[in-house]
Amino acid sequence: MSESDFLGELAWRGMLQQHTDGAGRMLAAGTVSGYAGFDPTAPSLHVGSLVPIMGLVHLQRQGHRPYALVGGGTGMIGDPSGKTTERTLQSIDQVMANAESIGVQLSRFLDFSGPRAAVLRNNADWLLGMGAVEFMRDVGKHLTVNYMIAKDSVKSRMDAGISYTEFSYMLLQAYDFVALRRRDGVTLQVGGSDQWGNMTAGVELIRRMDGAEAHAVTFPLLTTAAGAKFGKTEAGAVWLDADRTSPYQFFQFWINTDDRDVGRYLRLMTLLDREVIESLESDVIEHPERRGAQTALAREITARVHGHEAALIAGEVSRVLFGRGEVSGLAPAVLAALAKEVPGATVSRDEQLSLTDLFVRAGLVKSKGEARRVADQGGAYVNGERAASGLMLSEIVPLAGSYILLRKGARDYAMIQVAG
RNA sequence: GGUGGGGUACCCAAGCGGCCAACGGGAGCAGACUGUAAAUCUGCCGGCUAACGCCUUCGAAGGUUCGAAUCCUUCCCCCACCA
Repeated sequence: MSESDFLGELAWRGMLQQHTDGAGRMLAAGTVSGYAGFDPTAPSLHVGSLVPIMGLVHLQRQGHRPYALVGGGTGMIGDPSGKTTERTLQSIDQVMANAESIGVQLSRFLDFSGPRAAVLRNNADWLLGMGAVEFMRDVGKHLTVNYMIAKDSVKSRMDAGISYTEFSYMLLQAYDFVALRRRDGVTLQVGGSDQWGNMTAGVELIRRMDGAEAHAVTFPLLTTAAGAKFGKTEAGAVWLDADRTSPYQFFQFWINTDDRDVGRYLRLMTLLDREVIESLESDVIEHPERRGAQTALAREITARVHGHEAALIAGEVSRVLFGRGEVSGLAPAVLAALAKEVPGATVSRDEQLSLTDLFVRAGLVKSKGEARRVADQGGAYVNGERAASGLMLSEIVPLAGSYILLRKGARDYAMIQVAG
């Protein structure tokens, strides 16, 4: 058998873009240590990093040892790949802080126990201490400028200009591979297909410096059927950090996946079995209105990123906000999560407030006139029940003792918290 | 600097002494339909009021008039053409 289980798994998931010759042979021959690198350009990873993360997860599940490399050193330089202009340098403190928190995030995906325990590395450990002369003699001597300018990441910048700093980035990343092989025996690098040039430079450098064999495997870059950039919403990037993108918003991002994309995302970003995914895919075709595949996708990924408890709550909040959920009897934890997602206001129990006042207080409408209009048109809801404009605060029974969920129209919510 | 045209509600755009809170379109909101899609249909769309009605608004400030977005004066700002 020449095809390894790892590559086979990637292949049916549509996760295999290209790989160096012999990668399959090496993977089939025994336990391999492989790594993926992550840029500390922000204090959190976003959903765009999920594919390489899942690449490492599959690697570990198929009997190999995953290394997650945070680019604390390379982050000081900036990867020119896919960039049309020179990047601004980040401060050392910032890069280090980012590397730290990204490392924490990565550690949630991989198993750090057992014989093939995952390992976290930071290339600042070997790059920051390296001298310029040492670098040029030991590393730079092995690759020609001709080789480097032939790479797409450099070539595409030849017109607009590229600084020597970013030009050298490839060498640093290539050297990472060398360093990881020397200290940890890592012989495989995985990453997005935009990294192919840098990765093969590493393979080449290992061959020249150490005369050893190493391989590279790339994943396809994510696209959306609608042509939008993956991982972006009107609110900006979708982060893995709960403080930047709440579990509910994260859940919603996946729920809103286009029918045309959902099957691919299930393959790329969940560990669901092939049969399960295929049945979800046929469900999308036969019963698109059920949104079963989207729900499964959202549950799986949210649970993996934020934990099962948070995923359940996010699912509940989503169900309530989009009209299919019974409001009475919601758990306080769900109500609290809900309150964080919608605008709100606090009122005192004994205030003489009508429904129109509450809608104005909550910011759902601009004036009492508008509130009245909405209510008269049947668009005002209190705790899930259609309500008239004359309804008084004292007549409303708060949920869990203190929450009043207001809704205007189909999906505009606000939460009133009753104090006193 | 000269001449001509114009500034109307979120945007476009009618109105040119009372019937104007101001035609129409777009956007927005609500209802129906629907898959947390798209389209379609209906209603609403300055503020306060349960309502009669009251208040604020048509570049700004004054004025004429019983009454002004509409007429007059001054000012501010845009656009076009000519210097």
